[in-house]
Amino acid sequence: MDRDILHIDMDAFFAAVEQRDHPEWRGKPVVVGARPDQRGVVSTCSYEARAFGVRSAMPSSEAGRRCPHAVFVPPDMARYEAVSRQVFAIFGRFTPLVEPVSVDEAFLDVTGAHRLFGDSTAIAGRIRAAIREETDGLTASVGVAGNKFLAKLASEMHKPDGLTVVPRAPQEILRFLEPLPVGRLWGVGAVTREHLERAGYRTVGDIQRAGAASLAALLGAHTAAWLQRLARGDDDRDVITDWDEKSLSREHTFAADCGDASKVRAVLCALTEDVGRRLRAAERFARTAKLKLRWSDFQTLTRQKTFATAVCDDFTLREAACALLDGEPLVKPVRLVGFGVTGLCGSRSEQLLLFDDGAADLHKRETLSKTIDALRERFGPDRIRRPPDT
DNA sequence: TCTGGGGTCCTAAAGCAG
DNA sequence: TCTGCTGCTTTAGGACCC
Repeated sequence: MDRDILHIDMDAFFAAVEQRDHPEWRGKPVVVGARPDQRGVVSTCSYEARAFGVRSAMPSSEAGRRCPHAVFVPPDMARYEAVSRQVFAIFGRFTPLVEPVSVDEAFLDVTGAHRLFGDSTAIAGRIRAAIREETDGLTASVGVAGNKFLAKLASEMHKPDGLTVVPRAPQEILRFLEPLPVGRLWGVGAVTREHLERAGYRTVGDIQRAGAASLAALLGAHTAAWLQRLARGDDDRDVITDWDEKSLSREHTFAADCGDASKVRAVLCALTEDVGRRLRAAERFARTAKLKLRWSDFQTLTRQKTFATAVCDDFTLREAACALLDGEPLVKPVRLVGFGVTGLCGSRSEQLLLFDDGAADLHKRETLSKTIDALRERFGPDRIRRPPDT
């Protein structure tokens, strides 16, 4: 079934917001992310910075070497999210079928919007104009196509401030895809691309022509079939407007690798509390707790523990986190420590524990955690502190 | 010399139960 | 009682995305 999908992507979003709000930075290279003397990477950079070879996900130290005179700005997510809400409100005026991909990107299904707003190209034009007008000059690039994959490919083709329409005839779609490098297929990252290229598959056209069996031998039947469908421009994924988060996590990279177990533990406890607070704010419970450690040599390990019943209180989460940490001797200095929860559900299934002492105990812990949340909300996060090891 | 932080999804191995 | 087989769950790791 043919649908009409737009993929809308704000251009260099974080950097563009910074340049909008700081006129003195307009026309200059702006890098949003860690400072060049810090551990961290580039989140987004302006097109002026890209001219010097600066890219997203590049270590900030490298960005500093390539473009020493760039303005380095720490991300201000609250401000970007405010702008994002403005932009998404514009989307909502044209269709209720909006799938957020990230703070600066979305899919829109406009199949049912033509009678009111014209054809897909006209709708794309109206949305781009509204964004520019209502956000004080920010620009977006839009791809228009019959499915999500093609729309996303298209939005990247004429960045920034571009509008690309993918033809609908199957033969034209094949021709459109044929010359693109395999890395443009959704799900093909550095590792898979390397595999494919070593086997002689360099372009999407090579994947179109590949034998199903030889591709399956390389990638597994499931991935091979999926890639071959994408290579032909075939993608039946729906635009999904609401989906539940499946996990929550926080991590922290030490400015210098840390060999002090008590310091690692203290950071872990703070991360645990933050995850717990977000879990309760979302009115969710978690079945599984997960510890993440990255050593100074960048080797990473994870350890997890599944609870008998889903929980949301800081005490249980902290106990689990510390027990997992205690199970791992700190053989090397720690670069990063992280904590997360998975197996999220909307309510704890209490039947099992109804007549158990544990149920009353969990309730007490939850109530206390929620009380602390409320106090912190009212008096500030630093006014209520739990001493370590309680 | 470097390599963030927040996610999703997949796979493989191991343990367990029928 | 032993052994496969199958299917489910948990665990650990890794690829990928923005």
